[in-house]
This record gives sequence, C-alpha cells and structure tokens, in this order.
Amino acid sequence: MTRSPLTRDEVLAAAASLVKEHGPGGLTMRGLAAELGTAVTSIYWHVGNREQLLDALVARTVTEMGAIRPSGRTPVERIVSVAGGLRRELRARPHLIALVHERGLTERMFLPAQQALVHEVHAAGLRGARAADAVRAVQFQVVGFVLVERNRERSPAQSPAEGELWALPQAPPTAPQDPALTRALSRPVDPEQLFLLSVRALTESLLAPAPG
Amino acid sequence: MTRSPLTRDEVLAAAASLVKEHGPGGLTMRGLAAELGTAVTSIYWHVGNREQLLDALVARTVTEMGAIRPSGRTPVERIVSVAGGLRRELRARPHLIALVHERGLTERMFLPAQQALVHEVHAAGLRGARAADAVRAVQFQVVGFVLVERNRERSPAQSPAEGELWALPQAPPTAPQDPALTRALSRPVDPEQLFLLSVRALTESLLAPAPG
DNA sequence: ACCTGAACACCGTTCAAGT
DNA sequence: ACCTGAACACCGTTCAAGT
Repeated sequence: MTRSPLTRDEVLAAAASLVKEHGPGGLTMRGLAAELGTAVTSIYWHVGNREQLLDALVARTVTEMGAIRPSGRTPVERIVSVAGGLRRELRARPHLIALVHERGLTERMFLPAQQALVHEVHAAGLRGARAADAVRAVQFQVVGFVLVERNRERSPAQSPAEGELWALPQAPPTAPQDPALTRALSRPVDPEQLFLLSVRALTESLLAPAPG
Repeated sequence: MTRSPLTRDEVLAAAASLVKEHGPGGLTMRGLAAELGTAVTSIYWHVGNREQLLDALVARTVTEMGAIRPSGRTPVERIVSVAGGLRRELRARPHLIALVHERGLTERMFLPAQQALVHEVHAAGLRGARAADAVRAVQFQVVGFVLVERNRERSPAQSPAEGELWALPQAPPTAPQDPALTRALSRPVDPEQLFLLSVRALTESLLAPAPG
C-alpha cells in the first residue's frame, strides 16, 4: 500500500502543528519527516531547507492576521481598540508569532493595523509628519508591549522578583516614603490594565493640540 | 610545556568574547574548547553545561549594567534622560542583551533604572498606585522600544517595505488624502527621534494632573 | 581536584540512485 | 516529477579513566 503523494501544504501544516505544540525549537527536519511518514529528504524537495520552511510558515502567519475593525466613539478610544485587537491576535499564536519575531517581520505583520491607525489619526485632525509620527509611536508602543509581555511570560520567576526588591526591609536608597507606592510595586503587573493605561496615555498626548 | 590551569573566569571571558563577535548561535562548546586549547569536557567541569554557561554570562551582563544618572531640570526631562541612558546601554551590547532577552531577564536588568524612575515620578507629585503605574508604563515603553528596534535591525529589508506600501500608485482604501503624511510614512523611521517623541509624549501624559 | 578521549544520540544537508 | 538511504560534518552531553 502506497501513501498519497506528499504535498507542500501537507508539509507546512504538519510543521505548523509541530511549532504550535512544541515551539520553534521543537521543529526538526527529522521529526517532521517521521510525523509525515516520509523520508527526511522528501521535505527538502517540497519546501527547501529548514530556513525556507520557516520562511513559509512565517509568511502564512503574516497573511493570516485579519483586518482590524476599530470600535469606540472618540479617536482615542478607536485607536485603543485597534491596539487591543492587535495584542489579542498576537497573543493567540504565541509560538508562530515568536517565529515571525525571530525573523524580524513583526512590523510587516502590523501593516494592516497601520492603515487603520492612519485613518484614525487623520480623523483626529493630525496631518503630515505629525500624523506619521503619531502612527509610528503607537505602532512601536503596541509591538513593544507585546514583546515585553512575551518576554515576561517566558521567565515567570525573575530573581529577585520585582516585588521582592521593593518589599525589602530597607528599600533602595532613592526610594521615597510612600507605602502605597511600595505596596503597588510589590504586586504583580496586570498586563491588560497596564496596556490600556499606557496606550491611552500615549494616544491622548499625541492627539492633543500642537504645543508650539 | 603545560598550560596554566583553566579557571571559570577564563571560560566565561572566552565565551563572552565569542558571543560578542558571532552572536549566541556562534557559541558552541566545541568551539569554545578549541579557543581555550582544552578538551570540551573540561568546560563542563568548570561551568556546567551550555545552559548554565549562558546563565552565568547573562548574570554577568545584568550586574554590569551601571547605575543611572538622571539629567535635566523638569521631571519629564529627567525621565526622558533615564530612558535614553537605558536605550544607549542596551544598544552597546546587542548580542549579550539578546541573550539576556532570550532568557527573559530584560526586566530584571532594568531594576536600577526602575528605582530612578520611582524617584522622579515621586518628585513630580505622583503617589501610590498611580505612581507605580507611571513607572511601569515608562519601563515597558523603553524595553519594548529597544526590542522593536533590535527586531527591525535584524531584518533591514522588510518585504514590502513600509515605505513601498504607502508609495503605491493607489494607496490602501482607508488612506486619506494627505500627501505630506504619505511622504512621511514613505521615509525610513528615525529611531532616535521617534524614541524621544514617544517617551516624552507618554511621560507628559502620565505626569499630567489627575483627570478624575 | 582537574583534565582527557571515546562514545552516544542527536542535528541539517547533500548526493547519487531509484521509479 | 517525486522519493529513497547512505554519508558527511556538525552538535551537546556522559562516562570511565587518567593524573
């Protein structure tokens, strides 16, 4: 009994599922071949070497990132909603996004969102270079935040934890007398809350009437 | 003629120099042994396996991050100067920082800066949970920005480049009529300028009088 | 206490040979 | 056009043996 001929899509699908389950490091050419019940060398015929295979996976992921639908009444709210949608999409595919990131295409993936941001910033009355700066500032902010978040999740136990440092019997030299502040910094970060607060603060400032 | 006995510090120094030159991927146990003129297995005796070796390198890098000296007159300027100093330090050791990042310790490295930020935010009149939020927002902003920057540098040629998309004969559907904006988005990002603009915008908003 | 070579179980990739 | 096994040059790690 002969198996049906191998296709490029089959290889990509199997590779994607391996990455989703075990991360990029869990994708080996030999393991993939075993999964497909074929010889390692067949994979090379269909998708090229490992580098090209990852490229293909990344390209898939990038195009799969859906369109963005802003919601909310004010420009600030609509921009915050775009940012939140992006964050949600990125966090839904952590391993594949890591691949996209490793290959430096995170921003490429953000182009659809960039168009939405341009629209909103323009609606808020910004023009020209100032509008472009605002769009990029928000874009960097969101991408950066998601990267930091992934960073933190990868190492849940920092040593010493942020909290411990501020909970020391004698706080660091520059620490002012503010028990509520110390307490707040001892608690773990609430990413959702911090994300919304940060994006809103940045956006409000960027959309504010020109200073000079 | 016998060589002087191998020490842990020698191993770490050689490993660090390999990483600085060829990146984390350029550090192999066998290559390191060759560099030191010793057997591979000696390395294991001194620093344990590769994972532990990297841990040690990372720990070194984290402690080497010097103290932060804020400069400027207003709290906003001083916070911006702290952020700029951090960015500079991170960018001076790209490969080692990549290692720190890979191991999820980027934030740990930022603790000294966090103390400086707490001081400045407090001086600006923020207290308690609101002060803590402000510190963390700036911290995430700076770390995130540097990560995005590294991300971009790793892949200088995005496809299509951000500029190309906006330079298309027919711009994306949502694009408003704003030639200056289109032109601005077609130009490459100026990271230094965007960084200062972003941090300043965020900080001003965070330090502004409480809304409600 | 420190160093060694041999060996094991993995990699990605190439190549010549099959059908 | 598609698939194969064998071989090459790498890995990290372990282990028993040396001094």
